Amino acid sequence: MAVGSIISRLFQGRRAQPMQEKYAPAEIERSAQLHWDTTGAARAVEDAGKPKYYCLSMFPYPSGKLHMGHVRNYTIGDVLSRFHAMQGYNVLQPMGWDAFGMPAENAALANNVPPAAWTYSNIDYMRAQLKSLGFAIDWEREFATCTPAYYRWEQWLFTRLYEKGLVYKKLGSVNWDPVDNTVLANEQVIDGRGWRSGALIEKREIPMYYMKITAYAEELLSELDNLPGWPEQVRLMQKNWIGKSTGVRFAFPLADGGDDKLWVFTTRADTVMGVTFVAVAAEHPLATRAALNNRELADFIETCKQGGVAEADIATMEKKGMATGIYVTHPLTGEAIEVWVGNYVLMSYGDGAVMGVPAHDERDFAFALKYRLPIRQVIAVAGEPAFSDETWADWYADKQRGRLIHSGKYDGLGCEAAVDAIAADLTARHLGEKKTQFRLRDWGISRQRYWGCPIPIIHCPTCGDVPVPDEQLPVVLPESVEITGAGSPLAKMPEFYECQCPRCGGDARRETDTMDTFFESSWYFLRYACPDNTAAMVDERVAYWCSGGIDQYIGGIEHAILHLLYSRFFTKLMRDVGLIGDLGEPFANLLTQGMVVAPTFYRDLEGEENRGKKQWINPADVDVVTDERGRPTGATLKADGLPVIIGGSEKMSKSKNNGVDPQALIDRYGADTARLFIMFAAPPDQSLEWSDAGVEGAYRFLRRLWKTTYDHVQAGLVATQAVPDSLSSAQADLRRKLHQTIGKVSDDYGRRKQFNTAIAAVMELLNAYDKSPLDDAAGRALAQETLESIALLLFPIVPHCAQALYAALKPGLDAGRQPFPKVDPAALKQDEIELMVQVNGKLRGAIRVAAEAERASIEAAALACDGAVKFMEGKPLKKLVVVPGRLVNIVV
RNA sequence: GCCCCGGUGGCGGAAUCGGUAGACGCAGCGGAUUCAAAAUCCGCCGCCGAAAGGUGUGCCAGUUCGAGUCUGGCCCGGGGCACCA
Repeated sequence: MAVGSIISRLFQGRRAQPMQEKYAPAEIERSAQLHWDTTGAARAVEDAGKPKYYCLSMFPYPSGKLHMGHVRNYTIGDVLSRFHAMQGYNVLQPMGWDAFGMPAENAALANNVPPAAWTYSNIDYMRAQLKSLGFAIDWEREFATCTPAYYRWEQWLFTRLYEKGLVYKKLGSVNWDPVDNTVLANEQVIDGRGWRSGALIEKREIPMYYMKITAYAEELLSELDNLPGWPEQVRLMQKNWIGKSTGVRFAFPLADGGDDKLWVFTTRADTVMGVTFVAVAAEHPLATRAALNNRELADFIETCKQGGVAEADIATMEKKGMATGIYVTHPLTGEAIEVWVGNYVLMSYGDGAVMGVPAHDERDFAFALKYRLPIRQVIAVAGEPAFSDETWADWYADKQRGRLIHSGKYDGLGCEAAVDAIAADLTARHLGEKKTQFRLRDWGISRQRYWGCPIPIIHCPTCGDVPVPDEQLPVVLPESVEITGAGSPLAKMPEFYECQCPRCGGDARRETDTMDTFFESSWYFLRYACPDNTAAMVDERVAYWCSGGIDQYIGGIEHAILHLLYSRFFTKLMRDVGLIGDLGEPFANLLTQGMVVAPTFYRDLEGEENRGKKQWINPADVDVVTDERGRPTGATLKADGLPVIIGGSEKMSKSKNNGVDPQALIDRYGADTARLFIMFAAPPDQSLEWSDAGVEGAYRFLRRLWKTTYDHVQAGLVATQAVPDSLSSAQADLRRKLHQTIGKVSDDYGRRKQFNTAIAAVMELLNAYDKSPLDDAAGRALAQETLESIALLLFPIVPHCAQALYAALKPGLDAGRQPFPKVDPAALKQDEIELMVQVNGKLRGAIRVAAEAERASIEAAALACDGAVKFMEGKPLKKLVVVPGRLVNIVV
């Protein structure tokens, strides 16, 4: 006898007890989870005989405990996994830990716990929480990215890419805290100051390793068109991020002779004749050269380095500049053009220099007004008011209607023709050419932090940078370490960095920077296919689970650009290194879930030193006061009964003290209620408003469903199928509703991935069931059919409860192993349908007609109905619109 | 600042292809049951109006027989901006 069969008999024996009258979630959930564990229900085994369904949720950072966003994310994944398993797919739903990252170092600073110990204990706690939610996860594939068994393979890949030139070293800007002598993350820079020291932050250039993602820019862009399963908005965001633009890269020769040239890129070469200045970044070689004997300019360049490196800060700061005294020659007119240093020009974009055309670029216009630089109009649009060099008008940048003026031989040309003509002339003078440029920059992966994957490079005074040879991998991160918040801990550990050069054997120094933690999350989804392989990064099982892409990926919208782009990049890199075949895109279907938000409450703190500061109060400690219609009129603190201020809904966070701990919810109501409410409260891609009252409603529904099923079971199970012909008209209505609901729920789970409407449909069905006469034999059979179907329809969302309900209705059977209910087309037949009647687009009545009624008879019935007669007021008929199955619109 | 998304009753939301706006749930109100309460069950529930009816999907225009849905402009809220993950 097969093991599965023995277990199922044991299960049957254990389940033979009578159904409990009351819904008891704790007991039901314990028993169902034990059953799934012992039967290996969630184990995923490669099986060429079944279509595979790889359902992946973004793995969590082990921050301590689960938050509502996790519950939401993993419930969506579990619903899709369980639904597809019932549809006959071979499902893989894995889970792991994105375990490297800054919070572990912050915790070490705050609580004096080593990052490794903190991380592993968080993982243990969160794993237990995930298990208590009953997710059908194959736990045998679990891994944490902070273990050498995982990160050794990214070190290995790094050395391969280094040898291929896909990893290289160059200078990059970081936030430097001059007091703590350390590099800060963007989030650690608050209003231009270090979060701990309060020191003014400055930009500093340090050597870093870069991944050549720009070499894949074209492919990453064009492949977006092959992702019909992605939300349009995410594809658009990625497209804009990659930012392909065609333009002209050209040079201004330096006026003081020599062969030196200043290169710029522009998408508006039609305006080159309007250039009145050129601006370079503070780090540009020309700026450095000019500052050598210009004290004032040197000081200005220093001030440009104040503040952080985040693009949002740079884009919103005041635009400032200073002349360098250096002149370049206009490549077409020969005119002398002054070079300025601008704090808004970034060295990391293109050539670190931009041409200034104040008449036709809004930013240049403001800059020229501020520094009284010449403004030369070279584009005019017929019909627009005269050009003014006092105030900006959007038509100055109009590409479609503009014609060139004051541009010599180019006068009269449109934008496109002018770009072509000017590019051709620049090319003829060997001073430029048409070029495609990307906004996307190479990915800097060096981090001056401890809790990350060590970069496997050895710096040798004679051999230079040498990748760590395979036999010396992994470079293990020491787990016993002191975190001080000042400087990189690894750089203070000679036992880590002192080493021998693998090439010459001489004394050398190991790289002490670690990798960006996006590195781990860029390939973890491939490793789930073969987590036990100790001899290779990936193996042939990737081809089984990942061919055609991962079938469903689910995660927060906040990852729409970086994580998803890096993962797409890695899949192509690993293909080109020969590790995997051509999988195409890694994620065939993407669902981006919205955030979980909750109301906020606060009191203003008293005292001069606390001016403007707020004391945030947890929603659990507040009573909301409402008027007789339920409108909130105020709120009071439970502890003292005095008022607090209502602050509106915001993303659950520690800083606003508005987090709701899912554990309290699970402890009180059970996992199924938590899952049901979180899926019912909002569509998955929209933000979700937390509400305790709504949870109560979800719990009430499960209790009611339980009681309804219990009553039916008490009255005796029915083995026979409902016979359509023997049903009364009211019973036929219920059966139609049942099969409409089956169709609706299947479509919601499968195509629409919208679960709130699926739950609402089942609630409607249960309401209809309660109102239907089901006491005769035909009704009893229909009741059995309906309740069995409801248990299976809800199984993906509330699997513990549905498992128990189904077992009570079909003793010995396992809900999760049943096929998903199918629509019986015979049940959907309807003889008569209702059509709405409008007069001039306004609803005025309704008519009932035969389902197959001819247009002529529908028209006659509509014109004859009371509402139509009344509102037509005898006016002549102008037009008659009949929308089949919907409505009739009478236009008079 | 730039890119993307959203805005519908007291609240969360539904309306899937331009065709009955407010399904389903929460809150509220009225009733039944109960010694009482909890739980449960029944009914009402956008706004104005006695009713007839009018009006209503952030605001202003437009397209259409018909607009929550499409177009243009604006206001407000949220996500991302390359070292939070």
